[in-house]
Amino acid sequence: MAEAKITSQDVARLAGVSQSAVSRVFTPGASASKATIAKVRAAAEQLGYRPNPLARAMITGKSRIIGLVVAYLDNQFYPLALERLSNALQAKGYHILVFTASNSQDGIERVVQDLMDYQVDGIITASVAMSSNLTERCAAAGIPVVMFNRGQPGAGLSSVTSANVEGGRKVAEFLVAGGHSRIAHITGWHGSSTGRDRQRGFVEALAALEGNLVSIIDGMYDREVAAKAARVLIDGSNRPDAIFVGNDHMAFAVIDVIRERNLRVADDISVVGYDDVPLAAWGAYNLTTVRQPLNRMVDATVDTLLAQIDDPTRPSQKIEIDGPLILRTSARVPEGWPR
Amino acid sequence: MAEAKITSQDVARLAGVSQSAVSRVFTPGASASKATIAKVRAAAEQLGYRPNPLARAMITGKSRIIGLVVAYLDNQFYPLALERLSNALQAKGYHILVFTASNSQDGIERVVQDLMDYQVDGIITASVAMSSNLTERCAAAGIPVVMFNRGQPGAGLSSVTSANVEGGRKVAEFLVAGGHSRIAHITGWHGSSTGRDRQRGFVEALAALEGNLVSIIDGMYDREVAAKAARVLIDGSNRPDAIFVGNDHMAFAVIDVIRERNLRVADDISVVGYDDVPLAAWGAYNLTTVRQPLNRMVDATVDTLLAQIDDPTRPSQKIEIDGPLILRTSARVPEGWPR
DNA sequence: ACAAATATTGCAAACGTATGCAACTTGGGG
DNA sequence: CCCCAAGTTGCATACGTTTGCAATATTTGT
Repeated sequence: MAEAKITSQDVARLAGVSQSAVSRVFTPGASASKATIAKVRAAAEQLGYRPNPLARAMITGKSRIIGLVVAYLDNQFYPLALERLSNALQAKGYHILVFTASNSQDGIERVVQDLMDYQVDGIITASVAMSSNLTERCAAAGIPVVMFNRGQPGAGLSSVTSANVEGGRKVAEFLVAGGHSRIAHITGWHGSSTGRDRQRGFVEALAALEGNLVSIIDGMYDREVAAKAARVLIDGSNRPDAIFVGNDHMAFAVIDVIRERNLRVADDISVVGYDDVPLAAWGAYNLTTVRQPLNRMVDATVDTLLAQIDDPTRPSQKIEIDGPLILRTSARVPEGWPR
Repeated sequence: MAEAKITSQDVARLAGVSQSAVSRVFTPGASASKATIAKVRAAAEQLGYRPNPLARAMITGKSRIIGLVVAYLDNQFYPLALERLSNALQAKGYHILVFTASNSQDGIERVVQDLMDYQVDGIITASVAMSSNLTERCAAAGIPVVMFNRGQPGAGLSSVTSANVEGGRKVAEFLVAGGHSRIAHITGWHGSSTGRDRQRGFVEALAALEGNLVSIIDGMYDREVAAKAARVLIDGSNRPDAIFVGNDHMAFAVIDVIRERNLRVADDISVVGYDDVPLAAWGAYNLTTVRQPLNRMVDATVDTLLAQIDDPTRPSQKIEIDGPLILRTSARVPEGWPR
């Protein structure tokens, strides 16, 4: 019972109209009379016809495919983003073509080639820094790019992030108000704007409040690296009483290390993360953390991207979405602190 | 500096050959002389030509796109599978088009339509049960399907799972050997073969060993449902001293509940999961669990799918991959148990 | 060295759709 | 009742490839 391919020709024949007429009925912008539309719709229904997106892409140049470039999926934040992005885009008739890329120059290069080959209508990069070289290539090819949860300093790329500087500041204020006197920071990867911004907001606010910053170590967004950093901090001569960790994923490692050293989270060392992934709310960690409003970030990403696809001349924009500090039990909360 | 589209025509012109010659150079099966190949390669290199996959797909019917149908990504197992699958397929020149679908009949229906519209060469379903109706549709359309981490009883679909019956059996033997006398099981979703198989292996082995099975509750692979089930078990009159949980994701919830009730994991209640996601090894849970060998499952999935794409007449196969019980600290380990 | 077998090449026709253009309808205003 | 504008329709072409076929070039065997 192999169902043969149904083409617009077949529908045209059955409906007694030309192939163009069929095409026009299924093309949003085109015009057709009430009568034709009815006939074509009926015939199409009967035959089970659906326009072929690939053929359509060939002629229009629009594939209704969005390329999603992603590096690692072990940080829970990204799978969730992927799921939400896919849902949101699917609702608008787009689909996500996944490209996994290491952060290496070479990997990205190949990926961008593939992206352009598939004539994606737009690109979302998550957790991957695209070199400005490639940036320009995409711009030249007229492919809108929006960076999710990453920014890039000067370039003309759109990006959607949370308010990272502000977030870092909130954590600083919180920790100082909590009376912590030896504060450390295990940062996100220095190669990412997100990590740098959180650090900047944190460090500046700490300085302004005359907090005592004992140490800063790059955690590379990596669990093992963060764990090692935590061990160095804890075993060192000047053990911190609070650690701000660049994201939740690393913060969990830090908490594991604190317990492994038979210290008590919050009582001995306060830990604050960033992201508020679901796991942060689970009993085992109960992590105090800055929430990244995932849904709003996803919505903003989709809106921006589709707007740029719709109107390629539209200037790129950098969107920042503010997120609250979520109080849980991994960090001492100051007396009278608003909940 | 808008780089115009480079077509095979352009390359042909520059190389002084026909357009067909260019095509043949870039088509694996075709024949061309050393000389032409050299000329064409040079010209293509100079112009930066790359064949257009969409145009290619139109004529060959092969899009080199694999549809991945996935429901939820909050269970860490699936994002990792997605990452590995994408990498493996990318290495073979394929890419993953993501379709998110709820388990609802209606959602799947639309998704399958989309899949066929995009002329995907093959389909991988993860954590979604496709009704046999849709199964047939794909088969009729000649699209190979392989179900990842799910089976379907009679249908002619390929599937790759771990040895779930065997895995359930291993857990039963382990718990009985550990001297547990009130054993409960929070199962995976009954609508999934994976969940049913684990349960069957567990229950049968338990019966054979004359273990005391006090309760079975469907956890639906859902964290909240599992937590509620755990509370019922713990607060009930006949509190179990061991719980086998249908997957790690739910097991974490169970552990959280045990601690929330001020009981000790392993000492008061042993917990065993299934999957061995990375989180299971983290300090906060240290979950004893049956490992699903992700890499081997991914490899098998890719191999099976590509083989079927290559030769559509190839019969479907159901592959089961054995995985070991990983001993950690969430369950009492029997004296002299091999490590 | 010559015929036969084999490899290479170009031509042209697909694949399934969108769209400019010209021809044709329709409807309304005078 | 006629004319003109606006709305519909079909024809033909284009998108960038692959591939059957026939023609030509190259190799091989004797």
